[in-house]
Amino acid sequence: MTLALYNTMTRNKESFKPLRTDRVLMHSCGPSVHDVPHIGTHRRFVLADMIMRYLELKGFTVVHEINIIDMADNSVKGATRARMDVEHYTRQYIEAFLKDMAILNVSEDIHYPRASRHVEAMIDLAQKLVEKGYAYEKLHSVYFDISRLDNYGSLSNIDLSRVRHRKTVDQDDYEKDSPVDFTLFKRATLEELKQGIFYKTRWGNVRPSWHLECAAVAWKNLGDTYDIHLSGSDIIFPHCENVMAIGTAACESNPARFWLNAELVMRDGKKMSRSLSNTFTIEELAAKGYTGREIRYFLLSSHYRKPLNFSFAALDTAANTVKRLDNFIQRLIKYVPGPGTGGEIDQLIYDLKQGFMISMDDDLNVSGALATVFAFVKTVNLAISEHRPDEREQRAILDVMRTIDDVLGVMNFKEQHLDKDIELLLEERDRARNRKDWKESDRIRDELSKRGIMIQDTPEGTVWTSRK
RNA sequence: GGCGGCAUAGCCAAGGGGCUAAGGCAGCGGUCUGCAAAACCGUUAUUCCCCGGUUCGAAUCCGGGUGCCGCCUCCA
Repeated sequence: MTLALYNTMTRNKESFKPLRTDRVLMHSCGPSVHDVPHIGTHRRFVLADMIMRYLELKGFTVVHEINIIDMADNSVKGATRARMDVEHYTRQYIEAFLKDMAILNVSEDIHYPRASRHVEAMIDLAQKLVEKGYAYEKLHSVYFDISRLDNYGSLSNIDLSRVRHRKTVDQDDYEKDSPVDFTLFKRATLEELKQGIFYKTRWGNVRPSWHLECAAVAWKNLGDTYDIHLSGSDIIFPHCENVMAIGTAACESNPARFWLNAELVMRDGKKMSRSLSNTFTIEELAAKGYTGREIRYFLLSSHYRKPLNFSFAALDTAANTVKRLDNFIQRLIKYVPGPGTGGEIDQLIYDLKQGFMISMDDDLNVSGALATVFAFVKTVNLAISEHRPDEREQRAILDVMRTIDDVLGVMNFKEQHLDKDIELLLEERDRARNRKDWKESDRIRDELSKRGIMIQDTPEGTVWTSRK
């Protein structure tokens, strides 16, 4: 079974084959670090993580980097405003970002190269472009001459002669030959020179652009050509287009074979973004009681090429759905084996694996894959209610769920440990129930619920689940 | 104005020429339970934004509308 991915480049689903049969090189456009990150941008990182996990399930070794843009205008401006050096200023947001990634259960195998550590590669790349005539220096800034590149615009399908560039933001600050040319290195301002925020190059004292940073990080770490470039649909133009232009011009081939672009998180019909002040951070959602797994499920559970509407109702739905999976897993862990189903469970497991992979292979159709998972959960729940699976089957069910979760990353297989005081409450409640003191046992149940422990009394004793 | 995309139940969301239009959430009725919870069973779209066309057959293909979103600017 091969994975088909929608390639923005060709506007078609294509079957995915990496350059080297056993290894996938993957670059995801990372965050710029100048503020606390929000879930609008996290969607594509969670997606990036899921793609990596799915490729690993399919047997590939994946080298995956999410670059950190720690020297863009925002970071410099923010640092100046905060009267901090850029390094110091960005560090706090890098840490916040990495903390969010951990909360969202993003794989620890992902690399997070920082743009500021790749300045030499940027200079090398720009030098190559100048030598080849794709870039020019003007008044100590370096620009990419897009008229030199025949296929410029082919990723975003843009026709530059029809584009409105009257508002091109850097029109005032720059002296480009053509307003559509984009900046590779920008002459440092007086203020930046004073603060030492610049790099000495043959062209002058400069700072790199976002596009060059992204292109150089990927080029340095992954080489001239890599397999997947993942980004957001909102930055196909100009960012991805420009990254592609830099790579294509410098190395004479498209830097990425698959260009993937995740759709956005919306809030009340508008893109969730800082400029609209409609963002939510992980911390804010955590304060309202939502867990990383719940947020991850929300971000992951619908197709990545469709906009995702954020609402608390939608988050609650995600939370309830995760709870359903938790109940299933905890019930399985605590299940006391029965006589066996004579192959029925094995068949269900086979169907689940097949169904899951068929959906995921179709451009990561998570909704379809989840439908298969829930169909499985339902049938197995029934078998468990009837007390039929034996120990081997019980283990096999848990194993297949783990395999699924190696991709999804939203389940909890820990046999949860209890705090001592909660354990005591459970014992106390057992005693109360034994003497049929319902008032006391209900009081304890409420108390436990307040602490996030949900109780289910089964014929085999009390089963509990924790939300965390 | 240019380019790209979306519209399926109360909400979310798959499917994409003919099989009962997946699945999740919420609701309702039941089984179980001391009561709950969880789980299970049943139930909730004769119909897929509208109008035409192609076809034996359209939610699915084609044409035309309508509404919404993204990018071309900050955000990323």
